[in-house]
Parts: sequence; C-alpha cells; structure tokens
Amino acid sequence: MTLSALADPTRRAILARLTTGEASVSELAEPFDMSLVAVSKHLKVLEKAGLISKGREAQWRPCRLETKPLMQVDDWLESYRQFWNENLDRLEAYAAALQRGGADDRNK
Amino acid sequence: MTLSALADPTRRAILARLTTGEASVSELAEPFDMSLVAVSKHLKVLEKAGLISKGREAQWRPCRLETKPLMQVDDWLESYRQFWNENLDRLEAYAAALQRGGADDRNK
DNA sequence: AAGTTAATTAACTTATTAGTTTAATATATC
DNA sequence: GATATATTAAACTAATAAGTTAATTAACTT
Repeated sequence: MTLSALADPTRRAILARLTTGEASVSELAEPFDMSLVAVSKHLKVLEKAGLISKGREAQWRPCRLETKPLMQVDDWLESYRQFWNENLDRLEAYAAALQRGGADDRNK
Repeated sequence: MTLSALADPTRRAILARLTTGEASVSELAEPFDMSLVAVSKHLKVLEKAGLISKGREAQWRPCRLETKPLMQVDDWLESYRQFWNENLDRLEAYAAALQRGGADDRNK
C-alpha cells in the first residue's frame, strides 16, 4: 500500500512539504491547483498508508510525516542495492582487466 | 512513473525474481495464477518505467533487471532518511536527558 | 509446408483512482 | 444564537489499470 500511496506526485509533494514541519490541511492544499477536497482525499490515502498522522487542534487537523513506511521501503530496496553493487563490481573488474592490457574476447 | 510501476505486487515479485538472473516471459509468468498475457502487460509496464529491459533470443525475450530507476528511488529516499535520523537523534537526546536525572517538563 | 512454442496485439469488462460540486459537521468568534 | 472557518462526507464523472479471451506474429522443429 505504501508504494501506491507514493505513486502520486501530489502526495509526494505533500510528504516533501511535511519534512519541513507540521501543516494543516488547507496549508498543505494551498500550493496545488486543485480543490481542497481533492487534497483532503490525498491526505486520507497517505494516512491509511501510515505515511502521515493527523492531530486535532480546534478546527485544524495538523498533519505530520510518519517515517515507518518509508523506512520499510528503504529496507525493501536493500536486496536491489546488493544487486546493483554486484553489477558495479563486475564493471570495475572488467575495466581494470582492460587497463591491464585488454584481456578481452578480441585477444583470443 | 517508477513508483506506480512498483506499486503492484505482481510486478515487485517479478523484479525480485530477476535479481537471481535473466528469465523469459513464460518463465516469469509461471509462478502466477494469471494468464501469460497479463504478465506480458506487467512486463510492458516495467519496461516503460525502465525497470527491466528485454533482449531477443530466437522466440524468447529474456528480461533483465535494470537498476537505474531503483537507484533513483534510493536517492529520493535520502531526504527522508535525514528526516528520520533527526527524529531518532531527538529521541536519543531525550532518553539521555531522562537518564541524567529526569530533567523533563514534570520537574519545572 | 505444417505444426508447435513464445510472445504480443486487439477488443472488451470490471474495478479503482483522481478529480469535481454540493452538503454536512465541528469549532471559534461576534 | 448567527456566522465564518476548517475539514470531511456524499454523489457523481472521466480516466486509468488489471484482468480476460481470441487472434496475430514470429521463430523453431519435423
């Protein structure tokens, strides 16, 4: 669910905004060229995904960023980091071999 | 586009499979309880997002994982890593303060 | 050249998503 | 208590997504 919540650019912009601190629904909506209702729905999606939480202060619902799901994405990436590091290692080894005197297919 | 491609569990499973090496479309489709055509479409989505590339060997289209978009996701996460580390720092500082003799609000 | 295997394209269905406008619910203020 | 502000809920529309089956393309095997 986290990834599909993150798939929308408006929602990602909202999250980015929240790294600078809490904000109310209408504050969060302000930069966007869409209705407040639409933004409110985006916030609901983010909340269901656990990416934000809402407090209550009078008639405002201050939203704040929750990091747990993002940390899980970070964890999920781990196996792929291993994958691309292996690839980079292979590439470096190949480049080094070339440097040492072009010991590639063309010399066989 | 990367994140919405990653939002689907079937597609994530396909990527995970591809960390173990190249595979043809039908090999990739085999574990799933859906038509080959459906998997072929998922592969098209992954390909458009740059997450895989397809070669051609006779009638097979060997797919392999491409890491660039995943590395970009990793980069995108960076600002959030900073955010949650700051939060952890604050938490640790608070815990340390408590340890040093409960210098919290209740003592003012 | 007939048949088999691998994959894609086309046409369609159903469900979900992102947005809209209008109405409702709280809370605060005059 | 009336009114203004902040937010959510309801009802609807249009676009996109995920799946299906049937047909097509391409390459290999007899």
